[in-house]
Amino acid sequence: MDMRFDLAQRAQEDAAFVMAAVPSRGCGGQYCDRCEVRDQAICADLDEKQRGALNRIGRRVSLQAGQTVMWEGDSSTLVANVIEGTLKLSTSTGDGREQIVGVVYASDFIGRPFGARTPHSVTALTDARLCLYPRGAFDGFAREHPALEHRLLQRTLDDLDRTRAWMLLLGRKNAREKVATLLLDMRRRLRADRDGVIELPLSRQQIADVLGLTIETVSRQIGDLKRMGVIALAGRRGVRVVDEERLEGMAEGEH
Amino acid sequence: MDMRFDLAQRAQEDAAFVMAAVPSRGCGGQYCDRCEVRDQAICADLDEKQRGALNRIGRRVSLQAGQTVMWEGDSSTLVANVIEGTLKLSTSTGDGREQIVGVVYASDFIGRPFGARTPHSVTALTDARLCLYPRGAFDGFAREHPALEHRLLQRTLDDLDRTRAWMLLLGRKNAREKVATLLLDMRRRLRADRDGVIELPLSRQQIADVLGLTIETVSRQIGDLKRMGVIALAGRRGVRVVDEERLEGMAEGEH
DNA sequence: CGCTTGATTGATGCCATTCAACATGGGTGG
DNA sequence: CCACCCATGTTGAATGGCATCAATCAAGCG
Repeated sequence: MDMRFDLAQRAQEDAAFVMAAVPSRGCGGQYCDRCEVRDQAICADLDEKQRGALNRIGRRVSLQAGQTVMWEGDSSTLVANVIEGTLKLSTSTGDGREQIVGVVYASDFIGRPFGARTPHSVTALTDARLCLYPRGAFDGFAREHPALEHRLLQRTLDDLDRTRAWMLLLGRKNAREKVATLLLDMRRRLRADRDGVIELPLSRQQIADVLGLTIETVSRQIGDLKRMGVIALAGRRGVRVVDEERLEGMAEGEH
Repeated sequence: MDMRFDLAQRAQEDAAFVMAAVPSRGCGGQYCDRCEVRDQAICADLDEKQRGALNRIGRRVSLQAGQTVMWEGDSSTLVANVIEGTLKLSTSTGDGREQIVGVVYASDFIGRPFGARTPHSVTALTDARLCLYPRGAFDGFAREHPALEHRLLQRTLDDLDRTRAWMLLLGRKNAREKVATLLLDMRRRLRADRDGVIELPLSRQQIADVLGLTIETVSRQIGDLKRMGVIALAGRRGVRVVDEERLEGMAEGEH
């Protein structure tokens, strides 16, 4: 309980920091032109003039790993594009059990437009940079720009598909299948280095929170996969998939 | 295995039936005016003329309980509004374990616009009526009518919120909490009769498929809740919530 | 070096599953 | 109307997978 309080305390300070770090004036206009994610983010289909207008209501902020940007249940006051970094979306039961309901990467959109409450917390897993918009201004802009709303719709539909696919994992897969599925998913989304090693953006506890398992079970499953020669480990976060085919079999239940 | 094949067989026939049942010409124009869900469905914000145009590309079809309209993984060729009835959205693992990823009611929207594949199957739980649109025509109409896209976006955002909340249940709640949560959810969405009894649209097996449990566990939990006097049963599908407060406590983990 | 944090490993117990038998009740045909 | 049937649901006993509790290990850091 004390620990929970400390976390909440620290997080409040984080949120205050985020607000304080907000510069008083937009991305500064020049940012969009050299934005790393401008062709993937929801603003991609806007023309130069429209992007300039959106620019004026947006602000860049930096986050440190561990900082929380939005809190489950709070009134929804901010939305943002992720410029760089990885963040988690999470919800908790009253007694503190946590479930990670999504992991977002660069060019993804976060926050809840067109709604009163933020349905889940958003926390940076790595250092991150956001292009932040106040809700009122963003909602208004979106309603006036169907191209933006359309991209937002596409993105939301994709998110929904992926989320529903994850429900199958949570409801019906066992620990072995869950871990194998996650590793394959990460392999698809993250770029491997020249040795074929991918750097997991998640700690063991966070993997457990994504999969609906405990940290010990995750650790055992990963250990088993290593012993079987299906994967190889490189430090705490590094993983190399040695036998992709077998790993795929395991993700589907062939043990 | 034989049974699974039979089901698949029957379902193919169902799909054929759905297509065959499609009349050659729209809802007939007059349908929208007296549509039961026109104020709740995504067409609500269209004016009369626009609704007429949408009408021309839509077709009413009736479904019998058990019929499947769309198949997981098939190319997405249809979308629809639910006029009446309850349907389930489901996915399965290769070896036949099923997870219900959503339950939809009258005025809800089904199908996958703006995407190649249908990510989950859609099956009628009760007899149902749909207002069915071919994908190409619907996508085109939506893109030309931001008001429609906006409502679709709102709906999709709501779906995503609800789906993510359900992930917490699947990943972190135990059987008691799962069943209690579902009963409360049903109580909220379904209208009770004058005795306070709600008719569940789901069989025990389907409840199990929603909650990621087995049918036996569901049966035991419901039995326990009855013995504790928290709920009362009326036939196989009827449930009356006797002690709502206690049931809410159980949904959150206070046993 | 001691301390902290994150990960692994081990021992034990519990809850949900599994396998099985049995009950119920809605529908049908004699 | 009743006997029968089959699908659906309930109950029981045994198993096992994952959680829990706890100790140990490894790595980073002041």
